[in-house]
Amino acid sequence: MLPTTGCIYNVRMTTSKALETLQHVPIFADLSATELSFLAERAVPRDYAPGEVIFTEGEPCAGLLVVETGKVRIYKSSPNGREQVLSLEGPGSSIAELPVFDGGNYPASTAAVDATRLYFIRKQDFHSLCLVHPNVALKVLKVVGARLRRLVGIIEELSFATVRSRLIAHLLRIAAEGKKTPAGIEAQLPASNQELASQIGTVRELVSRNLSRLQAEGLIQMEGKTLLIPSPRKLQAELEENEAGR
Amino acid sequence: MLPTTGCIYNVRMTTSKALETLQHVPIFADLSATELSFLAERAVPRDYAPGEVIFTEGEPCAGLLVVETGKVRIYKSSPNGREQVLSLEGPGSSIAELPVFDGGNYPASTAAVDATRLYFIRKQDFHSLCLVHPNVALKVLKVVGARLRRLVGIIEELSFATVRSRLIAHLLRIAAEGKKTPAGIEAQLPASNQELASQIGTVRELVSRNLSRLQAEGLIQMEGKTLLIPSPRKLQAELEENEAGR
DNA sequence: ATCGTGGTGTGACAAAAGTCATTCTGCCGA
DNA sequence: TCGGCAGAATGACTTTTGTCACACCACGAT
Repeated sequence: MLPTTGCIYNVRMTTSKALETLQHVPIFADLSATELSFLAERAVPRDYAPGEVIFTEGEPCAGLLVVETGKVRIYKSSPNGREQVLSLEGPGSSIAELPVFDGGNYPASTAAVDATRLYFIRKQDFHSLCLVHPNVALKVLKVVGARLRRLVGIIEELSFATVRSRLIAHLLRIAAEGKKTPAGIEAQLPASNQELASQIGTVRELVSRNLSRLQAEGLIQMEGKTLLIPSPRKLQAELEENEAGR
Repeated sequence: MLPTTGCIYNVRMTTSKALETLQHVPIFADLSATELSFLAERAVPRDYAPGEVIFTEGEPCAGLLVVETGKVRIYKSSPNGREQVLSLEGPGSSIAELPVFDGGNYPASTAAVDATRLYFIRKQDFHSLCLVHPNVALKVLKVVGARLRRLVGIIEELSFATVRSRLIAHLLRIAAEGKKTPAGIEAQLPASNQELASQIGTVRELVSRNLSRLQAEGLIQMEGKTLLIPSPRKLQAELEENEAGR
């Protein structure tokens, strides 16, 4: 049985950590300390194991989620078992602002990639916050805007670019977050080719083949899941060669 | 030379028509008459010929657009000349709310389909409106939400469905706006197969072939640009058969 | 050491998408 | 009525994508 004092202590801890996290969420950027604590007190932490599904496309939406630690992927899945990742969200990201606002169901599913801790904020708490603090709505609009741009980007790639191009483009995006070494840019690939495939909207085998080919062409090097791009410029050039083209 | 009185008369006419149009725009739904006239007085009408480009992807965004008459298409185009339509907007739709808000450039291009009249509202006028009237931001959020859902839908189709499925799905969507006749549902196809192709993200030829095939299978009938679907249920069934599948 | 398991690499194939060239058709203007 | 022309249809072909089957690790548990 839990000692009462311990329990209270836990709640306080949770709240202060929540505060810490919420502070760094873009949509809460310019809330006062008081307002933040209002939220933090109401934020319910939830933990997920790697791979665990957080919510599924089509479910009604109960509230806003904020990532504290870990990483989640938002994706669509086809009846045939294929998946298309729409976005990956790390610590400090808010999720599902949209259905919270328009009242509709989740347009896609979300699952934890790593072990993940989220905060859950009930729809109504968030709503009341927005009414008092109209700036929040504006921030949400910015975040949603960025999301919309990303989606348009995905559509563009899917409808104009080959798997090869999409893969290259994706590697370059990954590389943008890697670190420079004398030998080139070094970055980490996703845990499996399957995952990489669903991020660019294709199947495992094509990723495998195309990676081999890029390696054979000397455009990339791989050691396990570590990617080395000796010359990002060459890779980039490879992209423009096909002029995103189909 | 224009007589002064005529000029004033014109301005008044424009304003009152603008008022009429703005009233029916979702994001302005619950503005007071005063607020609407504030906007209407500042709304600049602009006319476009069929096919004329209204703005191009990547341009900085100057303001919000509202469709009064006609129809516009929002689309991405590839260097190879292919196009992917993201959405079609008719009278009463607002366009480019997003870049107005997040300050970024237009994520896609827009062109008039028919002869079109738009109202242009300067960014700053719209901004000041939003500050006074926070509800507008919430409405915008809903509109943007719907848009985001549509984009997710496009991504889903592009990455999971064949051209045939996409075409069928699109025909059914068109049919939803057609009218019932004893012989089935009757609706109007876009002006050219090329256009239809870019709406579902493929090329002219595939549209042509697939339409022929659907006709041969007795699932649709065509007379010029008029589409007749004898049994929407059969067509729908055809869709589910492949389970949106690849 | 051996087995199982999950992810990988690959060859052989099948299906779908896209390209090219050519022909057909309906329609407008001379 | 005759060209001429744009869009549409169509056959032949290529490329890309996806599927299936199977062999091959690497690694942890037994």
